[in-house]
Amino acid sequence: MEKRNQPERSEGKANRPPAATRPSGRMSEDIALADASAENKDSSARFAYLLPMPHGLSVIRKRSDFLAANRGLRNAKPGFVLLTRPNEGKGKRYGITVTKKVGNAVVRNRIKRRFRELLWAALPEHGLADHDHILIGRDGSVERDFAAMTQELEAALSRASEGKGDRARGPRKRRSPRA
RNA sequence: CCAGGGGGCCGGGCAGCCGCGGGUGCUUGCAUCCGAGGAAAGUCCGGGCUCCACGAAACGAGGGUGGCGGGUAACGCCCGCCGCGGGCAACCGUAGGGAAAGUGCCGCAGAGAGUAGACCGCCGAUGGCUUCUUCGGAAGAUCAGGCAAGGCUGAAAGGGUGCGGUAAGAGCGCACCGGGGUUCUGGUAACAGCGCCCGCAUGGCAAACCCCACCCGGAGCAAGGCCGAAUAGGGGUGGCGCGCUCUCGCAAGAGGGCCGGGGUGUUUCGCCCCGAGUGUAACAGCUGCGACCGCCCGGGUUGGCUGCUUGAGCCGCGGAGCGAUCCGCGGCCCAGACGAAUGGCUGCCGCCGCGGAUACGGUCCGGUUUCGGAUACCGUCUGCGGAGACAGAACCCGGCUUACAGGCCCCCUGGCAAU
RNA sequence: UGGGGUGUAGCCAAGUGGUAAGGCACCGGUUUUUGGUACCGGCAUUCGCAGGUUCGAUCCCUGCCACCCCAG
Repeated sequence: MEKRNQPERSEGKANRPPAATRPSGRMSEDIALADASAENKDSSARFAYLLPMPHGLSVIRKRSDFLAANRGLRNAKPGFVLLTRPNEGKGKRYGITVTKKVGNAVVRNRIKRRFRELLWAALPEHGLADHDHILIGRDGSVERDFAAMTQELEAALSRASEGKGDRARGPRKRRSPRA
């Protein structure tokens, strides 16, 4: 079974990249660059959710961004499918999609946790700058060995950085076959 | 020991490295504390909370509940008891009000299915018929007629069994059982018991319509509240403005040009609309419209904060009660996320299976304070392999239902054996 | 979160208290030289699952399961 450990904060924080500053709610100075139009502090607080996370990453939250990533590069591996797409200077962002088809809530949440662990480890070093990265869970995502998936993710990222991908899937087919 | 019944509980533990969400503290990047479940699930009931409606109402519609008593904030839940059914028993199941308020249904089969009926059958005492006659009557058939015991059909045939009775029969009479009514007794009650009365035609279905009693206003934390930049737009109000000119005409008015504003449209070119009405001698006043200016108000995109976790709370002790539960005292703080926090890696122990070692403990045999022997069945040690369920808080509680590897504890019943 | 609907043969489906229509498909046969057509016959016992009510349940009631749709 999994071990539930108390984290050792003192060492953990020492290993953190120095550039990663933690967002603490009301800090307005850090995010001034994120939203140039917001001069005063009251308004800037409303955009705190756009702050980068400790790894220099941020999370994709809008459905339209997920749909847009479908038109980017697609790299399928046994444990996941990786979508990558440039996002016009919004930094390295990631998102996770696991559909109900894969399993119940326990399985889906577990897949999301393992994917986050993978992304936090891989993206700061191998991630594509100013790209959205989306991992899609599939049937093998729970049982797949973690070390194997780590290598697969790095391989998929390097392929994506070379501009290569698997056959694009295109938009989902609707009834009207208009182009 | 075997078989079975009921209830309760756990549902991995410890540790290391790298990480995640939240609270608190300050020295703002550290410290410290906390961080999923018994079902968090299904969303089937009941509440809290918030807003809306309202007359703290009644009636109706619609829906729900349905033995009695109790518990509770409330319930369709729980506890106790009663009736009925099942089981040798422990115990289990039970939507369990009303069928002489009404309507409806009871297919097929069958004579007959709800105001019973007469196919086979039984009888034919009585009246008639035939034969015989010792003239008293007897026998026979069954025309009239009587009967519903037996057969048959069915889930169900209008109380059952037995005896008497009769021509044959029948609650026709009797006994017991069943049913209905009722006095009394016990019980808060459902109901139970005893006695008495009634020979007792009047089925089933209300999870068919329905009747009766009781309960229910609606919506849901995406409820609701606060904040909210610039630009654009909405409403109110005050100020300001509602034009110049030419032609025709007494005037009202009509037309053209210019100016301003708005709309349309492919830039130009163009097209459309507006630039007031009433009133007065003229102003004023009143009504209306409009660009602009001032002030005020409200809505709102993206979003932030709040609601948001201290609660019908948990633990312990004592008390009341058969129990559900309640009361008192003491202690504790125990998730608050929002594309959504528990993950990645590793070690040891524990669980299951197989194999090996050991006579140390249990077990068995002999002798009997201490001992000797047998045995790998159990323990012990050890190696390898395996299993590790169901399942993830989303405003919060009380229930119900459903899912669940493996394991633990308590009580009870029946049987066998021994004492 | 709230509301609604469906589940009957391989497929589409009717039936709504009395043992389950019909069509397509499939199988067998006849007709035809063969194929098609046509004709005849066959093809549902868990009517999604489990209980209950009833003499009797696809139908009524309760609880589950799966799928679909709508609103925010």
